[in-house]
Amino acid sequence: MRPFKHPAPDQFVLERVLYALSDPVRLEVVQRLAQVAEASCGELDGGRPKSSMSHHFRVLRDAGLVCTYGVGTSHMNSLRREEMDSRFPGLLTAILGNKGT
Amino acid sequence: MRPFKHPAPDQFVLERVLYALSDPVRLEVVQRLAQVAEASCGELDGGRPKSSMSHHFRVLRDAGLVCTYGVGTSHMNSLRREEMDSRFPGLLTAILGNKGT
DNA sequence: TGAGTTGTTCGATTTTATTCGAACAATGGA
DNA sequence: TCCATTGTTCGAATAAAATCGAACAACTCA
Repeated sequence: MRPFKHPAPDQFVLERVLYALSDPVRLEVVQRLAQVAEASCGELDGGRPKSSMSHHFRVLRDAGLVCTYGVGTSHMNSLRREEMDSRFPGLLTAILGNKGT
Repeated sequence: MRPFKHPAPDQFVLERVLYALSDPVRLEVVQRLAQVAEASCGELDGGRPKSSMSHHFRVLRDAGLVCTYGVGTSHMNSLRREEMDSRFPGLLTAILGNKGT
């Protein structure tokens, strides 16, 4: 399985990150990933079509918010919190409404 | 001059705020307003058509980011920083502290 | 190898946003 | 009052995103 392309932190673009998180579906995915550390695509679709979710995951990946890697037949996703924090300190914390870093 | 409608902080919607700031033009306006306290629309257009800017100001207003009031023939805009901070603590600070590279 | 699972990619449709000229409204000054 | 200034609103064209079915690809397991 060919790995997905993930941008490096210095390639993160603020506008792109904000745009990715401005969609309710994607924001929900990120909020859930902030709690579970990692989850498959299937666990994160809200009963939505797989093709739609695949699109949303790609937007999140391209923005640098999410890391996706294949595990067996499924794809696991995790929040790139440290990298996002290093590039945009405090941003994810503010958006996720968390108290810790 | 009829005043514009400005949402109360408890009506701010995170997705809407993020969306408003995901546009380069609007983000630039907010970044400049963070430095000058207030400015007219004309001072903030980058030579762009007034009708386009009027649209962007409306998006920023509706999201709760900006307050607009008439002064003479011009409209003054200011960042609603305290109110945004009260609703989404740390968000504006995080966004304004990172201009992107 | 063949079937079942998971998710991607493609393609088309629908929806939503951006852009900007032109007309309009409000204001202040001569 | 007339005129210049400032910005809004309208309307249409353009551009960009979201949606989702269908076909495809990668993997596991029997």
